[in-house]
Amino acid sequence: MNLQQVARRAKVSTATVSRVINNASVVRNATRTRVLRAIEELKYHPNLQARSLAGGKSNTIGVIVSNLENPFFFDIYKTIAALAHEHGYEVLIANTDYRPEQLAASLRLMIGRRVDGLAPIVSEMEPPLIAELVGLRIPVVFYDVGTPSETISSIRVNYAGAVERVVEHLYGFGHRRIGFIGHHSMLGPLNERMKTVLDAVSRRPGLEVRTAADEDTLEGGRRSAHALFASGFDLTALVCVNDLTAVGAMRAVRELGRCVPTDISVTGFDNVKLAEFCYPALTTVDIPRQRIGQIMCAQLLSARGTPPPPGKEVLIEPTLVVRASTGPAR
Amino acid sequence: MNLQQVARRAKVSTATVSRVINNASVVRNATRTRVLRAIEELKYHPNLQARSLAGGKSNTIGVIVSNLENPFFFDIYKTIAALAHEHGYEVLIANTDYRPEQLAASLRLMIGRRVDGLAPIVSEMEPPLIAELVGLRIPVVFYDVGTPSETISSIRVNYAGAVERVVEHLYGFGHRRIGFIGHHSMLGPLNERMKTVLDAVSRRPGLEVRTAADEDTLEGGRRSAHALFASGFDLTALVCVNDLTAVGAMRAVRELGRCVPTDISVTGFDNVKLAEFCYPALTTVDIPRQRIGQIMCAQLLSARGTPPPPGKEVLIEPTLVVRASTGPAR
DNA sequence: TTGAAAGCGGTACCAG
DNA sequence: CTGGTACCGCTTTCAA
Repeated sequence: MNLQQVARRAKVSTATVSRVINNASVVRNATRTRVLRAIEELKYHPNLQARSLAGGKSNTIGVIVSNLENPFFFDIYKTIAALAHEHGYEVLIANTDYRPEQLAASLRLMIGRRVDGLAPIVSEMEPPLIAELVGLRIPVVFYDVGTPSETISSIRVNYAGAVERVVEHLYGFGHRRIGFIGHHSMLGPLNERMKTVLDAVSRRPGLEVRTAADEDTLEGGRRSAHALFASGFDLTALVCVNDLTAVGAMRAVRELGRCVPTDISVTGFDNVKLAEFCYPALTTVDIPRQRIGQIMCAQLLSARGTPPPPGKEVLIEPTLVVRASTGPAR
Repeated sequence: MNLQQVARRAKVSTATVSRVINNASVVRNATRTRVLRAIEELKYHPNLQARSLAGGKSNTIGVIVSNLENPFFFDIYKTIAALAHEHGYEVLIANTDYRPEQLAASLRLMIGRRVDGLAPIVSEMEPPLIAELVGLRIPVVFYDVGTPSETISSIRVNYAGAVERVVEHLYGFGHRRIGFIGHHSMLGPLNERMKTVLDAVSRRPGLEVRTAADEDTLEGGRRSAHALFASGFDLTALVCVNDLTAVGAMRAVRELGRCVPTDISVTGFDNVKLAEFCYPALTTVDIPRQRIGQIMCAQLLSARGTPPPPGKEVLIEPTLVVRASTGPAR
């Protein structure tokens, strides 16, 4: 089923069929009807690959995330997808599972598919890959890395500030021994986020911290918490890298017959919907995912004809949300 | 950056570059090296659209789900994606949000992209659309609809049996007034799943049921539960269409100052990971999502060269998993 | 082992 | 308004 066959059946040229499909220029009504009928009868579906090859535009943007299963990433993706559709774009989504090779592969795939814009929202973005993307001629918006240029934008979240507030909150409650739960991609010794925690801790007298890391899943949070408890460190609070791991950690606390927050306080990060629905509801840090998605789209989607806006850097300031999972140290 | 430019730089023909890239046929080593260097220097990325246009194969399969945010769908997708990658396929994922128009659009998109196989895992699949897909020349595997043929497969889950077991479990605990929480796509008066519940209920003397439906989200489950309670129906158990809505319903119960399971028993469906991590842990029905994904892949991915297997129908038998969210009626 | 050239299925410009 | 046709970038015979 291709243009040719439709053209033959409707007794017109392929050019005319193309015009009807894209309702570009004017086609006599009778002709249009004939063509439409032919399309219908042949169950013709335009080959989009051929179309974007010929047209030089794919009308597609690419989104790459570390873990689509984590609502944090999913919510951003969802916002982007909705906005993109409104603007007539399709979106290709890829998942890296925090694996650098997988990220490289996804990047290659997206570039190969000639996406018109790219949003790699991953924590495993390394310098060489960033450099690669800078050379591209398409708009790219990074998350927490990269420096803005003509085609490059960057969204940065003030994690340090947020961690500071979380630690302050706990410190104020009298907690002095805190466990930090991360996930595997943070294992690098110089990890940015891990450092912010250590910094916040070192600034407060008498505060001790111990860390653990596992998968970015409910199960990962649970295992990390168990590891921390098993280490013999008598912690009174658990700071988790995100809400998913925090919910996992809370289960571990229950399994040990302890109680949140009377025995152990637990905090999350992101403020995903689940943070309100778990029990007890989670004290966490809100990161405005919808706004992040919107900003990304604004940088990626050039409203038909308009040249894309120049790259810029946007700073996001997260806010602490106090719920029921934190309280005074025992 | 295209084959031409690489060819020129390496002083060979485009045919040779193509050979190197796909390492098809034999290329002299010196030539190969020159080509590879040119590719490197030019940062050349093959245009995949052109490739599949020329090759007549996209090496891509399409997966369409109703709600990717629901781990039930996500887990199936994840399994399919992993298996597909192992076989050298890419997977395109689309989300319909239970909207028939969106399903139609996604289907068009996938067909337009010339996927080599298609798995529409959606509850809003309507007869006309099914008929459309049957005409396609590619393998399609349906979920809970469709009749097998040469290219069509169908996976069916014995919901009726599962619901029967859930109701029996509750009935045995002495529950006589049950609330059923569905989601919007079940609003059709003749809805299949809704009927299975009503059937199971009608078969037991003295058993009453009241239903409510909202979004397929945590929030939707919560709202449904509140609606049920507000109706004045003095229920002692809530049967939810899936785990996500069940967790939402449990929050509603808490908000009313009632307790699960002492005041109200709650059941879910699917047995997603969250069902073990919520509190109290959810009594639910396990649907083997991984197995479903595997079967789908087996029908969709023809191992290089091998013709795809003929379509068939597979029946899945879910099992009841009893946890802490159900107990004797008060 | 390599090159030339004919498609693959569209789009878009130029004539008519 | 409509048709003819030159690409878009790659794969794949067919010859050399």
